[in-house]
Amino acid sequence: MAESLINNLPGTRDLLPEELVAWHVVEDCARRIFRQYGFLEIRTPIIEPTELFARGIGEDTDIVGKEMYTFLDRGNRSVTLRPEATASVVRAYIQNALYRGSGITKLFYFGPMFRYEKKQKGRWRQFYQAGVEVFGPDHPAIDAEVIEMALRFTESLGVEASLQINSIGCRRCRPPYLEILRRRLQGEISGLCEDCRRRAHTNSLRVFDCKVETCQPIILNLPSIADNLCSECSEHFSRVKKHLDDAGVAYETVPGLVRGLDYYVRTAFEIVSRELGAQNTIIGGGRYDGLSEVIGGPPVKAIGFAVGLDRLAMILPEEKRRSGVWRPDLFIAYKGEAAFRRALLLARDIRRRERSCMLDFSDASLKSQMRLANKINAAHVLIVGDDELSRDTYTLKRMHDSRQWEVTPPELTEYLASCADQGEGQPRSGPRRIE
RNA sequence: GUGAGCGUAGCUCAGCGGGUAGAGCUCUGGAUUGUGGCUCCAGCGGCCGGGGGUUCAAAUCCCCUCGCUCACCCCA
Repeated sequence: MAESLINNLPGTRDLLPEELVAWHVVEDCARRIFRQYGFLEIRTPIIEPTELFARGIGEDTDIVGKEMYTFLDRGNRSVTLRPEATASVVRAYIQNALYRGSGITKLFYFGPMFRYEKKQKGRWRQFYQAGVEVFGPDHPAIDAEVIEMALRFTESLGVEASLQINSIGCRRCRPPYLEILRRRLQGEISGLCEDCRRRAHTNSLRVFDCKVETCQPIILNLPSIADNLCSECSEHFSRVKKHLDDAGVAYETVPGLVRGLDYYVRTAFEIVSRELGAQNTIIGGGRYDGLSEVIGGPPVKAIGFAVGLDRLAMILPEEKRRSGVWRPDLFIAYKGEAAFRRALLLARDIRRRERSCMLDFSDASLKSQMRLANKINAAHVLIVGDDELSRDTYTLKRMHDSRQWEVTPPELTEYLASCADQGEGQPRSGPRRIE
């Protein structure tokens, strides 16, 4: 079906109503928890000058080197679809002088990001992230708070995930460490696999990620960055861990955890799931104290993380997903022209009373209207026909137990008011899996 | 960018030692003149991804192409 205009671009996709149920559960949960910690929403453009990302994320990163959607606009400016949001949020923070005021600014965002990569499980060219950024403090406790919040988020979604943390030092202590590491790898080069030999030069820290058996003994003996931090970074890292311990947060210290963006310093962390494929990172984040200055702003301490919404929606447990399924309170089935007109008036009235209702417009038989009501999982069906019209009543049927009875208009109003919030999270009475 | 696998009905797939397409689900209607889910019956629905070649004959064999998927790299 490689035809014409009826095809989306590779790596993009339509999110259909059924799939979006899981997304809404995830998004609602994120907003709820972010607010508990005092985060406020910010929305920035999804398109920015290329230079913002190139400088902010780092010219040598994969993202900037080969994954950006970059093009010239009609004004001959080089612009880029954002590959991530942190650089934009920092830009907005500086541009709008949000640093004036209290010493701490907490922001969160939601939105699409774009990276020109080959599609894979859990990876798209247009994908969605939520994220948070804290500007101001660099106290270890705020690092721990942010990490703890991320974990609480995945936990309350019922998603199984584990936390990995590391400190990758600062501009002062990282370069000397990398030098030491490179030299050691050079000495062991003959024992390394082909990939690792390449990594030894290009991205030494990645050697830690190698899964090749023969590399393991060498990797285990490599100096870790955590043991080569400057005293300030070392102190910071151990205090972050102490705060995590105090909070009862379980974590694994992973020496090879480095993150792919240049701006990270000190605390780096990831939350990973076993339920995904090769792309198993659900949340990634860390501290980025120098980013503001890199893009021309004042010195700003900052830490944050990004959540992969696509991946979370993908592994959301079924019971959580089910809790977000919507159903109309009422379906109005009618027979005859007079009843149809009555149904329209009634629908208007019901909606004004904050109840949801639907009806059929195809002049279908009562039977097929009932089928439709069942298919859309309506909680009740209201039947309006000649009998009812002549008596000025309706027949109200409760779908889950098939009980039905006659009601007067005021009784209907009262009944609907009494079953408040029945619209969501109720067990389905309709077509169910039978197991 | 590299490698592997796969493209047949709206969906999931069978058919692939050539002989002018099949199942399940979905959908529509009926069995039940005004009543859903279950069951039964019937029906709708396919240039078998596209192009070329071999052959009397190709969904089936060969070549090219496009698309999808997974993996490497890297990341959410």
